[in-house]
Amino acid sequence: MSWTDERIATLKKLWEGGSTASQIAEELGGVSRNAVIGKAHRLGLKSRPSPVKAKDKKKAAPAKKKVAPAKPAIRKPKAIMTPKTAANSPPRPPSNAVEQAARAAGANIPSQPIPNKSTELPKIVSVGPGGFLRQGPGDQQPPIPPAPPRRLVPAKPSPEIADKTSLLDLSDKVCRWPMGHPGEPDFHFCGAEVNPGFPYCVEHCGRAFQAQLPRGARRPPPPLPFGGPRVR
DNA sequence: CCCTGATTCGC
DNA sequence: GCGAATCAGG
Repeated sequence: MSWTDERIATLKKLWEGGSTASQIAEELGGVSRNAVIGKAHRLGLKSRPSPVKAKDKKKAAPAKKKVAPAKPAIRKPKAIMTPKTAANSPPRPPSNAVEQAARAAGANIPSQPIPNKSTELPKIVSVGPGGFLRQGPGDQQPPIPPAPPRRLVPAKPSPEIADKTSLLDLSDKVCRWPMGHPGEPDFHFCGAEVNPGFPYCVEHCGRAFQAQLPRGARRPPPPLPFGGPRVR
């Protein structure tokens, strides 16, 4: 995966928007958290509230010692998404989903309140739909946010799953073959009538259960479930 | 343990 | 330039 202008732009936006490197990596896809951080630093944008950075009293002599890794060959593939894990743990729990959405919409929300000498200025109480900022009842005077250009495109909860088979629609009678990528708005299941005795319909049974052919007589492997590796 | 970002350094 | 390995704090 290479760093196209688009991906770099996304990286910048999310990084400056306060998303964590992990979230950015997940959003971009095909890159690791380390890759995101490395790229961010190379781009010059760095320094965000870091756990390991808050040591600054006078001096710090971080004697870095690095020995050549004798065996750089071992690279852990890192866990891949299975239907089960995907279904049970959505990529991004909605702990601060609203704020996330607001950031995605281009709202400028400082990660930390800007220190103010005298009394507090408008306190942001919450983030409304579209990314506008709600304020307290007493201090909604200055129209702080100058209405940033926004487009709520990726609004995750989409009305996409209208007549699609969702996780909750699964039963012993419908095909459980996953369609699309877990976690994405249009992710659903095949839903066709199952091949009796199997969890999939006839067509997907043909994909799931391949007869073992003699060596040399094998056909190229069929597309994987989930539409194959994620490409963005 | 998990998470985070920072840094190093082989490729 | 890239990113895995590693470090180090929360």
